[in-house]
Amino acid sequence: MVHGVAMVQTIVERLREGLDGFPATERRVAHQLLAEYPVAGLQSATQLARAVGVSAPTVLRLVGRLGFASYLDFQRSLREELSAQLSSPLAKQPAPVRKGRLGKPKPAHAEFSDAILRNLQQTFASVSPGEFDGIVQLVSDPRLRIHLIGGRFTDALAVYLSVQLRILRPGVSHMQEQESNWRDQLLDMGKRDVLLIFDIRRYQASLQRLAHAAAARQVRIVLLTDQWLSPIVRVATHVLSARVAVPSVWDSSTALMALSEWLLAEVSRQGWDKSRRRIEELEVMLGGERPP
Amino acid sequence: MVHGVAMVQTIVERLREGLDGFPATERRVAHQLLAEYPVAGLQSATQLARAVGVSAPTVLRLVGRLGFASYLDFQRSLREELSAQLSSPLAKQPAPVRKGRLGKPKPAHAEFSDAILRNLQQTFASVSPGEFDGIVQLVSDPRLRIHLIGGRFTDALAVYLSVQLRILRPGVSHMQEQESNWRDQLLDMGKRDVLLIFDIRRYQASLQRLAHAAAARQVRIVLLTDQWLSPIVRVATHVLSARVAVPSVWDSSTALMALSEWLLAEVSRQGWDKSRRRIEELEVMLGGERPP
DNA sequence: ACCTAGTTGTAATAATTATTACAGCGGTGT
DNA sequence: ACACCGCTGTAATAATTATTACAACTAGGT
Repeated sequence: MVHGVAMVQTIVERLREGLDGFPATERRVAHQLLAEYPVAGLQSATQLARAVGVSAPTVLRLVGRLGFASYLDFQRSLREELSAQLSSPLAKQPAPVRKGRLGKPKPAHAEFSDAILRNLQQTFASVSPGEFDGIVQLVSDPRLRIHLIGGRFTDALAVYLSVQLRILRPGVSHMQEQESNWRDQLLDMGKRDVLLIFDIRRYQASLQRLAHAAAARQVRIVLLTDQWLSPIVRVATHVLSARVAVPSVWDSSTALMALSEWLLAEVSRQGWDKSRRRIEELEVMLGGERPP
Repeated sequence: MVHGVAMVQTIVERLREGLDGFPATERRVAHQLLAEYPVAGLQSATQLARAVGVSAPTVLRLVGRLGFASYLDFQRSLREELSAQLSSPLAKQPAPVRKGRLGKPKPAHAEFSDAILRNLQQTFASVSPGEFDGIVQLVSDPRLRIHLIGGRFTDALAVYLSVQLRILRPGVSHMQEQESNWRDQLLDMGKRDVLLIFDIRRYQASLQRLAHAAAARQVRIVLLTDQWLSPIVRVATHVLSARVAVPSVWDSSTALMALSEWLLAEVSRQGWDKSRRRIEELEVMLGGERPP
């Protein structure tokens, strides 16, 4: 869901469609609107009228005919369309050329963001559709229980994913990082359980122990790791790898998060009717806090 | 445009460049202008002011500072830029209507990753170096205490950031999401505290309450939000906004995570010698698990 | 502690704009 | 030829908006 606006028809469409039916003068306005779209409609009605050589009321009558309650209504719709259109293609922002400004610590800017972008690109490019689909199926299956856990840093991702997954489906739990804590949870696990593990360098031995123990119990293991692959691959049934290298003290988990969100998007698409009902119930329960 | 208007500098450039020099309130307006560019500037000054929570004259003072003779002048320039930008690269049609649902679930692939990539690109492009630097300074200052918190989903980010920040410097704490829990923490907070909040749609009222309470105690507030800006901007001393829209049930926090990691990278660069010693000590303490 | 410069909101004013009512105009059909 | 209907501009009104002046407040500097 991008914008909540239920737009039955775009303004251009309405203009094109009605063109022949419009009276002559109003048609001149419509033409200008189309020719100089959308800028022409963003100025005041008076200015627009003057530009085309008609009276202001003519402009207003046209927008009324298009189905708008007022000129301001019309402009608001125009802006919304524009904003939707601009956010889709990345044409915008003529790439702020960054030049040396008396030796500031500036170069880091491009350096870091470039690395992140490259990572994401390569990560997405390297995902095998089949592998990904398999994971989506697994995670979408309501008969299975999903357990999530991550390493020192990546456990935040496990939390992030579990919080949202829990809304989409039942049987989702986040495992405690403490080794002593998951011992008992492990006892109850079997064929109908899925363990989703985040593990990037430096790979944690405790996670590996967990993975092995789970594998021994027939638990299916989904591994999200870095490009060098955690040793857990050996017992994993599904693996997704992400690029993590950036100019920083630590590796970046951004690409992993992107994969997680993609997974969420697909899972929710998969069982949409079921998820939807769950979401609605939750909304009601929570009393849905709304922005002012 | 046919007008002989010599445009020495694009409006985005002027906004970016000046950002650091602007007074706090005007900077909020500038932020909105950049985040929702160019649509934000196409509404009336009064509406824009209301949207950001400042007075109309503040908006006008900003455009005056940017070198425009009047608000209408400013809008005219905006429209001209927009028209130039729209006419050159793509005469693209309104919206790529996606049909054919019987086929494979493949189109989603490019769709999702493209959106994520675009978001990151735009997010990084829209960060003002000065603003970012200010946050780095704040978070690097060892005399201050840093408290982090996030919303329903984004709290995982707060955790992620805090876990790593805690390694770099002392005085880092993650606040509990429960409102009752942070009440007492708030009592001890004052001028020497920094509250870093993640808040994206749908903005949580509880976070807003926290922010206001903290602001009343002179706590400096760093806000990481989406392009539509959480209402917390009004009490925030520093703001970073990220693009979050993706074709999914929920918004994406990936760009926010990228910003967080960038922040971490810079903070560690900043006080490298201090951080380094801390890291080494920790490594020893933990007995550093190593890959095989 | 005082002064100064700079920032911000409030309130009043001025300008612009949208909107409405009305009257003229031209074509069409009877 | 007449009446009717839809189109159009003019002029008046209402609403909104930009703009200005002013006063309260803040922070920095001496």
